[in-house]
Amino acid sequence: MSQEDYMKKRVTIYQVARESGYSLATVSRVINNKDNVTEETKRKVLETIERLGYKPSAIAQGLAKSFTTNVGIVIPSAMYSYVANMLSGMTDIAKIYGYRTTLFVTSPIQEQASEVVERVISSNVDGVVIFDDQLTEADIAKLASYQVPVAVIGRDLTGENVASIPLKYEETLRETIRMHFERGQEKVVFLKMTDGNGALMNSLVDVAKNECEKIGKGDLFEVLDIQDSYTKTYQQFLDIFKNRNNFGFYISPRDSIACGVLNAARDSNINVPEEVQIISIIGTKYSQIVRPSLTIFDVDMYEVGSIAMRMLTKLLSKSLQTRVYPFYSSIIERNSTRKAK
Amino acid sequence: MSQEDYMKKRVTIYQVARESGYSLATVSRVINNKDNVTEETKRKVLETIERLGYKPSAIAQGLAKSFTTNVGIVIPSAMYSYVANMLSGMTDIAKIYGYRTTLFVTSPIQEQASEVVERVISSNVDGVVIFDDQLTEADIAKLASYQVPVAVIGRDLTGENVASIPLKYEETLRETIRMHFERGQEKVVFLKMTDGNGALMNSLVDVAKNECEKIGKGDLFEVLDIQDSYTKTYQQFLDIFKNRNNFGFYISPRDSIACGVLNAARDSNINVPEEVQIISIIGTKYSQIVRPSLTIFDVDMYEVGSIAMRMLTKLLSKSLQTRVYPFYSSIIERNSTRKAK
DNA sequence: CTGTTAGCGCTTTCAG
DNA sequence: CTGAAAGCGCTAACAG
Repeated sequence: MSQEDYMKKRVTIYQVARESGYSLATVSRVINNKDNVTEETKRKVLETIERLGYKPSAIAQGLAKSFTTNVGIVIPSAMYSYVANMLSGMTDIAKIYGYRTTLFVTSPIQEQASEVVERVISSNVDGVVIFDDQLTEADIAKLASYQVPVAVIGRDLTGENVASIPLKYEETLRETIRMHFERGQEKVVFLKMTDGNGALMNSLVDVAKNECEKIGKGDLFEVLDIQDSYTKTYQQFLDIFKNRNNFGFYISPRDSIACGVLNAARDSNINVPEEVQIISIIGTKYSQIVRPSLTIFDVDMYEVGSIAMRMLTKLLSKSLQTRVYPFYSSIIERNSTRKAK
Repeated sequence: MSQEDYMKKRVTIYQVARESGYSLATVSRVINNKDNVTEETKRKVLETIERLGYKPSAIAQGLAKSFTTNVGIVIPSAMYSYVANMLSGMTDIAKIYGYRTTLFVTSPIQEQASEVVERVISSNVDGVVIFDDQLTEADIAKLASYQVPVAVIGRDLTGENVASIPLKYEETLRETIRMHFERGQEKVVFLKMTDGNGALMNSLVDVAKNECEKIGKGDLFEVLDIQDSYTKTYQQFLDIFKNRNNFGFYISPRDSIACGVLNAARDSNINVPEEVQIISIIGTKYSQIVRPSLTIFDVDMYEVGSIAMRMLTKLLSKSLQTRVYPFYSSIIERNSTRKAK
């Protein structure tokens, strides 16, 4: 860059206009790549833009155009690795479509979580993709009512300005339970996080319970409260396994948690999968790395994130066809569960 | 919310002014909590704001005030778990200070990575924290020259508008190597990622090499190219360990990579740490979960992220005292390395 | 093809 | 304590 590098104030379109000898409008046209400008003019303007080191102010553009090429992303504050994967998917796609991404992080406390809606609304994003179980449907409706198009992950929702990507674990979960009882009779224990892990997991607890009852194994179903931490779960299970009992089929919401169980079993000399079996609903790299490797319900979170963002961009350009795009999980059988005979 | 929920256009300050019977200026004052407003007036204005569901436009505010309460965060596209931790640290602090966060993700390709600078400049963020080895010092200087305050992680830099958080692994690395050769004579192998993992790791390779040479073990130092992937590293090492040779002391840039080596060793029936030792420079939860647990250089990335963001906010409020805040790594000895006698 | 002129929604002197 | 009016930097008719 030129000597303007040490300028004290950012150069505006006015100065470019003055220096280049053209009008505001013309400069604006070349900035926006309108075609009604002579090559010659364009060249000259571009040259002085370069010379002055001018960069358009997105904020002024936003105000004038009434859109910002800015999309919001709402995620929970705890950045689990699957959230990170999803985030990658979203940002990658956003970048491709030329959107900046504003990250809104919700608080773990329900009441405070809803505040994010206010922040999103006044942030002037063109749209938002939401992955956050804490938010209520009313929150989402509110966004939509403020003309903020929304893509929601993990729910089945529709409406003007709303697209959704439901995550379907139910069927896989039911099948898993059925298959378990075909092979064995150990109790099924659903690990449930005490701090509101939100709607999705809670509904899954019910699904599991109902399925057990349906096949007459209601008495073999348990819910166990755990903390949202690998270390704490590990300690807890060290204790649980101390007397080499409490064997069963454990269902964990996340693989990092499942790793706690797995390692506790191992360190208590308990054989996985012969004595204890574990499956995790959400699986990330942890599930591959840990030994024995972990059976998981497979949903590619990167993919989910990128689809969500893509749907949002379509929503923004009014070209979205299907407004609901469910992801069905499949099961990836690894070594923490017993194989079928 | 009221019946305005289904309004088709966002309400502006004008309407609030009209409806409340006050002027723009007064409404603006109450929005901004200026004290020169009667309680009475304030109450009334607030009431109509509530009634109309008015939310100020951050973008218009930004234009008028010439700052946006928006900070940028620049991170590499591959969201490793330590990046995710850092990101959490940054967003948590940003939120506390009332900043929105715009996420800029750099491309893995060097030339394209620098483009992020342009995007940041025209995005009108008030400042930016950068964690990206791809960016050059010139890139950072450019940001600073455009009056964008910068906090850089992982480098030792200063300047007007610049703060930095160098990550000091050198000394720990030297010490590790020294201690290794006091206990054994196996070769030291530095795992180096082929795709530019950037300046930091490259400089660490040199540090390791120099240290080995310094203590007369230059011939026992090797660099091994690896790919940036757990699975690929695992495969590669399965091959390397096939004949139960190539024992040594491996230094990995990241724990997910180290897990590849660890699992390959284990699955090749090689004893860790007796036959092969592994240490990782960056450590996350993987290092705790994997068995044997992994010795790492400890730097709390969440902490790094939050300090960086805090420094940026201080920079923005012109109240930053110390502009360089180095983080020194310490070693967390676990079971992938042999203990001292 | 280019220039003039209103805004976009809000803040901020400056008067009163 | 409150209001009028001039911008913030840029875009978008509307003329020419």
